[in-house]
Amino acid sequence: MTVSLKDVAERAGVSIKTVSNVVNNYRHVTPAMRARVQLAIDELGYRPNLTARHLRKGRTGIIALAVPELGNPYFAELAGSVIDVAAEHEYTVLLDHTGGRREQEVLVSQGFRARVIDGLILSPIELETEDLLGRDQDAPLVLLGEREYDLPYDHIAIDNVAAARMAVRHLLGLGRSTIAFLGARTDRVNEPSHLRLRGWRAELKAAGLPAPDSLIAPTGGWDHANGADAMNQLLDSGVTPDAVFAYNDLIAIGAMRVLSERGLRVPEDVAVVGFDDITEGRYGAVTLTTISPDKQTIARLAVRSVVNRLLGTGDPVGNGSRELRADFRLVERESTLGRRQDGR
Amino acid sequence: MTVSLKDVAERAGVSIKTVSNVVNNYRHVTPAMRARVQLAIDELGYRPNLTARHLRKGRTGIIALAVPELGNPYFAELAGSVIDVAAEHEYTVLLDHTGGRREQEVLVSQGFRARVIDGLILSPIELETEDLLGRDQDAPLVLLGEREYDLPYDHIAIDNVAAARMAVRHLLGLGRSTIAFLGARTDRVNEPSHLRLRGWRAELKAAGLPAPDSLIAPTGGWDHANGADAMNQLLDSGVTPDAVFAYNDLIAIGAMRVLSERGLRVPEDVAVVGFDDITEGRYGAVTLTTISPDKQTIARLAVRSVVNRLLGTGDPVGNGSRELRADFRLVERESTLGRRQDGR
DNA sequence: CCCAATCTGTACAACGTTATATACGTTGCG
DNA sequence: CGCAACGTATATAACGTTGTACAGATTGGG
Repeated sequence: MTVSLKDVAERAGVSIKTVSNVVNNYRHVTPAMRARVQLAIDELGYRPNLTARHLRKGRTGIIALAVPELGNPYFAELAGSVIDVAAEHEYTVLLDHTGGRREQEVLVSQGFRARVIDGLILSPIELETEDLLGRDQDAPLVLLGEREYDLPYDHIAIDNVAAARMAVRHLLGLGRSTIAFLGARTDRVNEPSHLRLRGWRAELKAAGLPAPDSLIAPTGGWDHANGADAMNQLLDSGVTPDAVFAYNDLIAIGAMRVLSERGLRVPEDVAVVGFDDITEGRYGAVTLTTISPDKQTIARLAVRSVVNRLLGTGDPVGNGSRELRADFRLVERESTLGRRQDGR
Repeated sequence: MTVSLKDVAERAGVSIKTVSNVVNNYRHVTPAMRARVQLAIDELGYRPNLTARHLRKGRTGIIALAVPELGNPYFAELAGSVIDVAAEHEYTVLLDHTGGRREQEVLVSQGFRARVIDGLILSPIELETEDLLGRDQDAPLVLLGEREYDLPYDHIAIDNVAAARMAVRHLLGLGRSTIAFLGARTDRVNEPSHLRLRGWRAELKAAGLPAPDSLIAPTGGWDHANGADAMNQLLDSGVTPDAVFAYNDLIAIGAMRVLSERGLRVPEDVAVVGFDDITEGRYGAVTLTTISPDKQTIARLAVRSVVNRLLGTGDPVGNGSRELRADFRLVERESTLGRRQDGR
């Protein structure tokens, strides 16, 4: 059924290696020979067996991308970009999701979920430094996202503190002074590196405003429902902020829904800023002001980092870690500016 | 660096095959021998080379899932389910997206984008029957979604006509009579099998109502922006429906945004029904009534179909195609019922 | 106590590919 | 013209694993 180099070689009356040379565009093949072999290849419909090739070459041409949750459009959109960029480098992407659970993240980092990969791009949530210390995989690893590790792996992210500060500054500039933070993590013992929260604190402090814990609403997760819950809890606690900065867009949108249900207008009563710039935020009844990370660049840097380490190029240090920064910008929409009068 | 069966065998002082037997839980191995080999395995940290195993066994343990666009939450959520179900069967999922472009879909179906796979689950948009006739791949293929093909491949979908009829019936039951359809395809020469449009026509006819083309708004794609464009065009053409049935939720949400911009209230002036039941629809200012396909079942049926064909079981016919149906239901929310008074 | 049946472990070949070493022409140059 | 240098194709050996065939050890039944 499946046709191999051997079959093509027999048909063309040449050796196996010659066919291999033609397939791989090896330099020293006469045009006549190339044509003859190519004919046999076409006639038989030969297609190389990548498994065998990869066994021989020691590479599979597959890199894995592990994100917390595909249901979050930010990660789905990012995954799409990674797939496209990887394709440019002739790599295929194997996509996995961890649910943001530490156990799954460890399994993925150790290569247990997908063991046929050349490299790995991981966006961790709960993973700890110690989980990676014992990593014995030779496949290069690149880390994505907000968490900080002191480890010899490349890390790609935007400047989360600066981005958060920009978001809060925007709200301050609109005259808001009671700015809540939605989406702190509470399920961890040791305070995680929570850069966006840090940025919120720093900017409030710089403005001479208090940043009391009563303005911080923790969430158990990072989707609409968590944002709605957090908003309800905050309002139920008696606090009525005049602005909300959310950990991500889903939380922000969930919060906006609750605000609407409870008769509060956005942005007149409460202005809202999110984080991620997912498409969804551009089409609500009130479009969402948000921090827009450059996903294209993140995807590009991540894939390049893995590919370069695989090729052994572009990395003079050889083993050191690098902090690679992608750009971001603040996209101002109706949830802080209000709807324009022309309605369009 | 990487440790193979040979290394373990040398360390344990046994043959390679014996180590292989231990790794594979072969029956006839004495406990003593098993322990001895296992010790060597643990000491060296041996992990099987899956590439070699797959070459030998002729399978890779990877199935591909190709969807039009990961940015569409419906496909992202579906992909998440497929990954989980595949993991239960010890398969890993390689995710690809086609952009809904015929060319890409053909490449994927021929296995050119990812050539290391045992099977393929494809959700086509533009793919034609003839594109699959010449398929010479031995990897089993399963088709997902609305399109209909007369080909020896399993096809998994909900009953799109019945679902569309249920959606339209719901609107009729609310007293609406001018029901537009948003999201017809226009970019194809021969009228595609457009089951949801067919259901819309059928239900209107059954109610004795006209279904003029003026109520059908074509779109170039299937996301928010296309929905917004279509809604604008429809309204600009002078038609003001009292209800809209959209091809999917993204189109519906894009349309709702435009309705709001143009001062039309949902559902008082225009009721809206979508299709897919993506999470986004549950958290807008007006939550979206929609057809909810059973994604879990779709994922389960798709993976099972591929796996069964790979195992050569559960398929008495051997080569025949089957139509596998998943359930759906209508989820009634504010875009048709209005917001409840209590606000929660 | 012997022979057959079973259990346990091994040697070897194969999966399809590419790398290495080599053979055989052909050319170029002094 | 002779020899080096090069261009072209081939044979052989791997990559790491599992299946097949078999040899030696152990067991059981008569």
